[in-house]
Amino acid sequence: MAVTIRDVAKRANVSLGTVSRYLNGYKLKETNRIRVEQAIQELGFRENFIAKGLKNNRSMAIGVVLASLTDLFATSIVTAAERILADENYSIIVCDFESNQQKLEHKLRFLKDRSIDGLILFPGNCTSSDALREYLNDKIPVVIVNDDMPDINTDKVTVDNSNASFRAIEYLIHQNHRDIAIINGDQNTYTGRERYKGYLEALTTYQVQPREDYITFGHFSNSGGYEAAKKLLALPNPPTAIYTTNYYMTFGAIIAINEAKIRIPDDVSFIGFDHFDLSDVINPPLTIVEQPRERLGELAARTVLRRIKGDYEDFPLRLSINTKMIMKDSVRRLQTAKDKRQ
Amino acid sequence: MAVTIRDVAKRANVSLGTVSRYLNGYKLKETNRIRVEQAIQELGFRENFIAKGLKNNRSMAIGVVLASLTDLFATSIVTAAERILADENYSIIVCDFESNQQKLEHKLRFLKDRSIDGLILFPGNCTSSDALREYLNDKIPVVIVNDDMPDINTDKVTVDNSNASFRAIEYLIHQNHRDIAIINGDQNTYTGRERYKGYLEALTTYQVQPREDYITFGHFSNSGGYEAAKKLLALPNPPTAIYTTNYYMTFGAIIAINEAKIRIPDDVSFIGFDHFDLSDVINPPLTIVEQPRERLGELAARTVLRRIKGDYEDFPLRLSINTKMIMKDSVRRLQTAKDKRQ
DNA sequence: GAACTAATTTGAACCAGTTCAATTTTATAA
DNA sequence: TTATAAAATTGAACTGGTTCAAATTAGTTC
Repeated sequence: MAVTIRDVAKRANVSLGTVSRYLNGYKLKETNRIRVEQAIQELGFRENFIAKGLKNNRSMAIGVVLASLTDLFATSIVTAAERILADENYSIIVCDFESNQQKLEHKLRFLKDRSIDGLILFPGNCTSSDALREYLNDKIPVVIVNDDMPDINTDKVTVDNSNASFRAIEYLIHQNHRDIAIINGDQNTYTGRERYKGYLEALTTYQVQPREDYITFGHFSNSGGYEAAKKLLALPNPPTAIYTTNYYMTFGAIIAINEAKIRIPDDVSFIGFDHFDLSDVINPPLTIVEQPRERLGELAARTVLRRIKGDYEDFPLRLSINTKMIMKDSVRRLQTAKDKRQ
Repeated sequence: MAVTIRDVAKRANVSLGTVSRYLNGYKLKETNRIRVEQAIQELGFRENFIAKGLKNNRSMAIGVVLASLTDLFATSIVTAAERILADENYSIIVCDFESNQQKLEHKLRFLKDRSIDGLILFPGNCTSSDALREYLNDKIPVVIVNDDMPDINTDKVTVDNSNASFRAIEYLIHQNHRDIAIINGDQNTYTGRERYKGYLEALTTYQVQPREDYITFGHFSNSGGYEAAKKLLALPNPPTAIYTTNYYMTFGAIIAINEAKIRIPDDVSFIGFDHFDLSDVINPPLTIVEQPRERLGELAARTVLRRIKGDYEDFPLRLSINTKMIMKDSVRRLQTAKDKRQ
């Protein structure tokens, strides 16, 4: 059996209470401190998180629940969150619910049974959950990432999805584009709806009539973007600009555009979503909406940690971090009649 | 405080030992069974995994350690593994070590302190680890995925990396290609080396002289593939076929090829690696080497579970699952002089 | 219904920590 | 040196399960 705090106490000739106090950062008499440290060293003592958790009713684990472990956006947020959490000695227990409401419930209960101290949730296309309400009842901190869940009253961190679209489209309009197509993702997700909303708002604001054939929908996936782009490019009056609303769709669309031998930005201007390595490396580098994934992950982690510590100031937090437009070379400024006259 | 088995025992008018036996699947007298079940129901009892773990010295958690949470290959394996593990009531604690040896050691200790019952490790470019040896000493099951780690004697599951390359190149040769380029990944990874090895072996077997300018190296990333492909296409004598050794590289290369307005398979034949949605959707659908990611994940999970249960038959397992070539339309059969004569 | 066996049940002790009232030690003042 | 206050230490009791020797109950046979 492993070395316990009792063994350390015996070796150091102090009581187990003293060792416990040492481990929890209380001050000991100098001589005792040294003896305890030495005993720990000599015996190779490591504290047992499970025993600790039993009495403290804490597991030092945070649940992370996401629709898919293969979603780059979510996993890069989780990566950032994990850095912060591990620093504070919290582990993350990850569950994938495969975009399935029932599985979500199951996983939430699964994690609750494991006494997780907090939860970071990416609900994706799930908008409600009974199990989640149990968390709130039991005062287990929950942070929801990039989603709304209107009837769940807890901390939420997102990006300014609709505003991001608005600014992207506004920018295209300022470059004199009017035939602006959007490749939308799933409208049963919060981000899908918001990004679409911003598009419509921008058009309305600048009195551009939305055209149905320029508004496409698909999965938030490579193939979703590819198919949508193909459809747009095949239109009798193809758009002068295409805006994609997700990373995967962006690259699906780029492939379709390249295949069609259509040049960016000469034949079509393009604004993509999310900043990953390929965005810069392809030719021309894409103008994109960059999501602050790292900050989002950090914020989510810091928020759960604060709640765990009992700091409920500013609860419920509703923070939307600004995206940033990165201007590269995929948008062409169109000439207007007026431009030409000059 | 939560409901404990003592509360259940009191309510059901049996001893706590009886409740415990019920929970662990032992047979009770019918009347007692019913009363216990009723009490559990009425009180809403849920067992406490932490308390359970303390006595059993088990955490019901499996550690998953990978270089990056944003690597699609690893995360899709983890997804499959999680399905199996969660079914058996095991949770997975995920740690990302950012391809950093020191962090790897740290994370392995971090997980060990949390008494994980088993470990699934994707070592990536790390070839050795002291902390890992501690696992073996302490008889904590470790399964290594898609890597070698020659001095770590434990279960290993991989795909037939070198053979996969061999067959891909062999196929190209049978289609009369001789100018076959390879886009290699990091040679400090096992997969990187093996896939390169298979390429060389195939050329040697068929007495094709390897050409240095057709052998490129890069990161296992979109940009790695993109840059390498650009270089290849810019050669004075570009290859007639390109073989990429990883999913990200495949799509980086495809983008470069499309940008260069080079047609697949007319101008260049192409074999990619790994089967994801885009492989089929682009035009033409790519001939690729498909890795059995799902089976790999399941096998890894099943193997840890077996070891945890004490089944050490066939230890250490060294299993290499076969990849499969999926023939689509990205490879053209070249005409030989002989073909033409006929 | 006594004697015996088999099947169940009981509950104290245990897992490795934390906690806190009681005790001991140390420091300070008179 | 002693009295007193402050600081540090002690260890039994506790967390919520499991385990197993001992006790009880049920079932069988004569």
